[in-house]
Amino acid sequence: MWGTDLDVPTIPREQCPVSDFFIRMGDKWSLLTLALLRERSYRFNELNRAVDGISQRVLTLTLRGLERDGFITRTVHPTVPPSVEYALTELGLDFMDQVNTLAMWALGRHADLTAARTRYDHPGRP
Amino acid sequence: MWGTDLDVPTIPREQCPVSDFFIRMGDKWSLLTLALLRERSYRFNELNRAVDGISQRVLTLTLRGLERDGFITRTVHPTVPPSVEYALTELGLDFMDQVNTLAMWALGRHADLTAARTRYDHPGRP
DNA sequence: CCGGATCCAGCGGGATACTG
DNA sequence: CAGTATCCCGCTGGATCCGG
Repeated sequence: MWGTDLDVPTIPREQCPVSDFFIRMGDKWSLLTLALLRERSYRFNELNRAVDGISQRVLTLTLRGLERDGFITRTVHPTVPPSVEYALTELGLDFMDQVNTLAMWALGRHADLTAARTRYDHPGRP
Repeated sequence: MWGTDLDVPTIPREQCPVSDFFIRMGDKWSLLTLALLRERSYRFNELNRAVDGISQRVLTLTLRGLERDGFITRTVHPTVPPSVEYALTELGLDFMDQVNTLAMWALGRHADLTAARTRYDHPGRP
């Protein structure tokens, strides 16, 4: 990454064309939110309840970021009281497919990681 | 994710079998370090110079984490002065293959993201 | 109902100095 | 050379109150 394929990092990270996606991968709330929106569209407070443990402020920030990067759309319905609907875009869906592929791989490799971790934490042991 | 496939998050994140890998994906220094180690093994100060901008402390922490999770090996050569060699494991290599696959996809989608971002930052514009 | 504004605590991470 | 130890600061994220 950082260039085309296996390039050594030469570009500042902000200019790296793929880092935006990697940052999303590592972001806890983004993935949780997108996972929900993959099934159906949600309203704000719906998400606030469904995404367990998230604060109102952080949910707002997360949604803004996702909208800005084109992962989701934000539709305001001019009703009283107001209703805002969040939905996945095609890019967001494509992204989640990547996440899923990765998750499948990670699931198969999970045992190796925990084994290594146990070995590291308890040196000299069966 | 969070379960098998598209499950809604029910498990605490610490117990999610795949989150460890996703966190790595999002970690700046881990990816940079692993990218270097993919080509060849490195010594500590070599990495400290090659991974531009990283501090000694954070490099140490990063390497410890990667070693603990079985991505890299740490070999101490009992010479004077001491020499420590870091190298990629099979798991680490496999992981980097995933990273690469993802990077290829991200490269193709980069234009969509920046386009969305421009649209968001400059509303009402060609 | 959907947020924006504010205040505050925790900690990740940088800089520096010191050892085996 | 390869770290560990210490200090310190900025930013993230939680809680709360307020407004459209």
